[in-house]
Amino acid sequence: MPKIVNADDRRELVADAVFEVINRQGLAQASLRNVAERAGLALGSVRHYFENQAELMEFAFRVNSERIHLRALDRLEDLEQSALPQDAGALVEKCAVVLEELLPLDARSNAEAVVRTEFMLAARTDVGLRDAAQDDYRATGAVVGRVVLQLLESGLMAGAPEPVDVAERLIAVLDGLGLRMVLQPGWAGPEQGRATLRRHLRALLAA
Amino acid sequence: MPKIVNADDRRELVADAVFEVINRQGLAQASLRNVAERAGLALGSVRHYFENQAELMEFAFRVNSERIHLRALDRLEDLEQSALPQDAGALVEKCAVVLEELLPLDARSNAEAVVRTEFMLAARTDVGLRDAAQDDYRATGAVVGRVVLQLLESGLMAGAPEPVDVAERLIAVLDGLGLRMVLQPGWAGPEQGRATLRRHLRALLAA
DNA sequence: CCAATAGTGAAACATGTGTGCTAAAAAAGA
DNA sequence: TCTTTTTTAGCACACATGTTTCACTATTGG
Repeated sequence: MPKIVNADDRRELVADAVFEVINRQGLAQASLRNVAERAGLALGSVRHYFENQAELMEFAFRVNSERIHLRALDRLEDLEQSALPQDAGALVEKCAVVLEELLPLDARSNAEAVVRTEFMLAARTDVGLRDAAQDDYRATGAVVGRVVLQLLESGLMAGAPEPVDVAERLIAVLDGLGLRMVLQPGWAGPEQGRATLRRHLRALLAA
Repeated sequence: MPKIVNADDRRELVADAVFEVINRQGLAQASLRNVAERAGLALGSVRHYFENQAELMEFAFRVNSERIHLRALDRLEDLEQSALPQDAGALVEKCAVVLEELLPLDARSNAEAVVRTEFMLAARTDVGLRDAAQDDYRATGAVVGRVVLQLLESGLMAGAPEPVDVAERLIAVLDGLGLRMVLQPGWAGPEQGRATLRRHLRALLAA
């Protein structure tokens, strides 16, 4: 038997090269040759692990989505395990910690957000990416939905707002905040993102 | 003297072709050849009006941004001219009418939003588009800022929130809502967008 | 040691791209 | 009609891309 290289590890390594290229030069420059060069592999090697460019792109898309949402889900379980705080401020903080995982607050999550945005937009016209985009949407919807559920169960929310409406607005804030932090990192920094998220959560409770 | 063709009109015609290509196939497919074909012109003709592909792209970007913001500014002046309503509901409605111009609510504005998003994302790595993106950001910031000013002047806002913070959240909601309506038109329809925008405005006044 | 085979590397092909250059066409003045 | 100048059209070159194909390497089980 020949050299044994864990194929899955190798595929993730190539995916990481895809992420780097996208972050530096954009998705349009994520050609097989550019990716191979950044990964330190030959073009033939990359093609050994991925039949198509399309297969590589969908794989990279899904890996990126999973990394983001798995982190958020980890935090979410912490939130759901612990007792719901009776204090509004503490509740905001606990929810913010979960939702912060969906914002580009450091270099790593910023890179992930860039990749996610590029793929999402590409999926609009690329049928090969459509399913992956759909799954990504569902994943963030699930995270936000469960956070909203916690907010409602806490009994700290004034009035009786429709859960769907609350989630809708919260998703919009997260998406818009993330987009702006990606496109205008100088104008919308991490502190600003954290603060705006918390302000919105606080407003949700007060309303 | 030869055939007189209004050069500016011609350039806008080509820009319109750029928009159509981007909407159907994405910015990556907006090559000079594809654009020329959709415009019903020869490659040489397009190149006669634009030195570079870069020049064409920046021009199209700026035309698109202007169309969006000019409409919003029109509505904004209506708002600023008229007397401020003393009723919260009426104020929300008046502001919503302005901000709606920044959302993809019909086919035309949807196309514009798609083009805007593609260019904004491309500007992240394309230095030739950076200035145009900067100008676009400033323009929407100005519109939103002036709406927030109206909200504050009305005296209907509870508490004394920082104008910048209010604007920040409002921009985030608009960006996020617009992005989602572009990427998932089936899930986030026009009615939903309108409703969510109004809900957010109402929450701003109540807070 | 050896042979089977996953992994690597390189060359070639067809296609699409931006751009430079050149020539035809067309229209408005003389 | 002729001339001038814009506008259009087309060719050609260099380059980048995805994909195919084939040979080569190196490792590991026997």
